[in-house]
Amino acid sequence: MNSAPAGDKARAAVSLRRSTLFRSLPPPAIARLAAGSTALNLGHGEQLFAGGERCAGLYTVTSGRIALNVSVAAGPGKVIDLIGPGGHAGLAAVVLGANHTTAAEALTDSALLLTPRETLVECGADVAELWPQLAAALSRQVGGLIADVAAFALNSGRERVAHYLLEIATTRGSRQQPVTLPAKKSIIASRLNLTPEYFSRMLHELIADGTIAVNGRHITVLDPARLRDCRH
Amino acid sequence: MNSAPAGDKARAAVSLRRSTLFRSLPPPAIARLAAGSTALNLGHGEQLFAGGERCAGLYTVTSGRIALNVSVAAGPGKVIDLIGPGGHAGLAAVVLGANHTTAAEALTDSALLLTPRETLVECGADVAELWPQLAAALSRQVGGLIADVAAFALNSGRERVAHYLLEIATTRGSRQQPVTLPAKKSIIASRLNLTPEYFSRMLHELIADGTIAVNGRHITVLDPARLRDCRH
DNA sequence: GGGCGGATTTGATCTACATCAAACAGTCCG
DNA sequence: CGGACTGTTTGATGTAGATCAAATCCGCCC
Repeated sequence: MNSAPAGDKARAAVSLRRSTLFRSLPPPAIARLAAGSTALNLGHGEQLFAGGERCAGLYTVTSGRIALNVSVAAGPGKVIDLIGPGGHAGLAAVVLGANHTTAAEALTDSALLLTPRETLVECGADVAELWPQLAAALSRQVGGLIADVAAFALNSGRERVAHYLLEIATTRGSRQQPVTLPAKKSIIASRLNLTPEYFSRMLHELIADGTIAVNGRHITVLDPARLRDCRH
Repeated sequence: MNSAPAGDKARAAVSLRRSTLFRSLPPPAIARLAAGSTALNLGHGEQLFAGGERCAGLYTVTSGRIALNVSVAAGPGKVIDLIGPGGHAGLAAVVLGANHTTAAEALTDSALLLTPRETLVECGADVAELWPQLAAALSRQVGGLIADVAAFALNSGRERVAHYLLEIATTRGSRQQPVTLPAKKSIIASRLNLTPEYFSRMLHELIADGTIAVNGRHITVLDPARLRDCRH
């Protein structure tokens, strides 16, 4: 079925070892998960799964970028999260053995690993650390979602933009170097619960302030302090 | 330390068996968790834990009602969820061994069980079903939060009110009987990301429609169909 | 029952953000 | 090099829902 299965599995193991979920598992467990996983590639704009669709397993992003959306009948939908290398999609659905509640689409050409529920369950029966890791990842997701709910309810659009820029500036880029937005601005806007137009305006207010500089998707944070205590 | 420990533990076991998380665990596992848990009571308005506080363990609500809030510095905060008997608080924090990200306060006199992390971990090492159940509960929480985020972003205030009423009418009350709001209206309003004033207006629009009838906290759904396809 | 304090309602007004529409880049491709 | 897109910006205008303030209701305690 595969011309170089051994090499594929080795590459899969590397991807899994680099992922946030499986990082700390013992190598044999990783090898076992890798053995049960299959690699797949998505082109820019292709859909990984749709909302309501049966969950095939856990997706681990090797490279590229995936957007998780919720789309209500007839409407533009809203971006829940952006997932890069090392991240995962469909965890809650695999754990429950339920259908996906969100849709996922590739924002760039992407490489993923699909680990079926069965493989996870079998491995979880033998490897004591697996379930706690799954639970920890879900707990982190809960924390992130609560932070989002709080931000959407309690902070203004400008605050959300400022906080987001600060976040990507600290996690990605080092000192004062320009950081790159992980997707086009309209996607980021949706992620922050803003229209593209309003997001653009907020960005330009911050430029006028001298707080940031923008060049396409590249953003330089000039005054982190001001960005931090950006109220209303 | 306790005048009737055996009876207390038996009562604790009953509470745990009735909780959504532990429902399906084998009786010995429940007994073990009960043995490691302590009961506590909160009066109306008392705080269970504050945001940022060290997590003492998992709280299981035996009776009463608990509100989970996020409060940003100097502001009214926002209600994330309302937890009734059989529900839990602090799950994500226990799993991560991290501090609470939300605050919890009793809306009525309440009885809870506190199960320390240690007890859960020990029990999880022996009882194969425990970790999967924890993960399942977290996954359900993720699903709920995603639904909330989607609703806040995509639905109007009126839609959120209609959907919420429909939800409590189907889970609680039977046929056409009045259902009771689980907390005072200003709390429900916050849960739905609305001001009390606007929530009141939406309710009265639905009354004017003949869709519902309201008597204090008691609400009768007169026309479920209209409530269901309540757009803008 | 009668008053007291918190909860809800009602009304008037304001504003953050959305919407619509048009101008303006980039970038890809022939 | 010149369209033809797709994505971003800018401007003008609209509105859902917030805010502030006052009236009213309701449960509770004396």
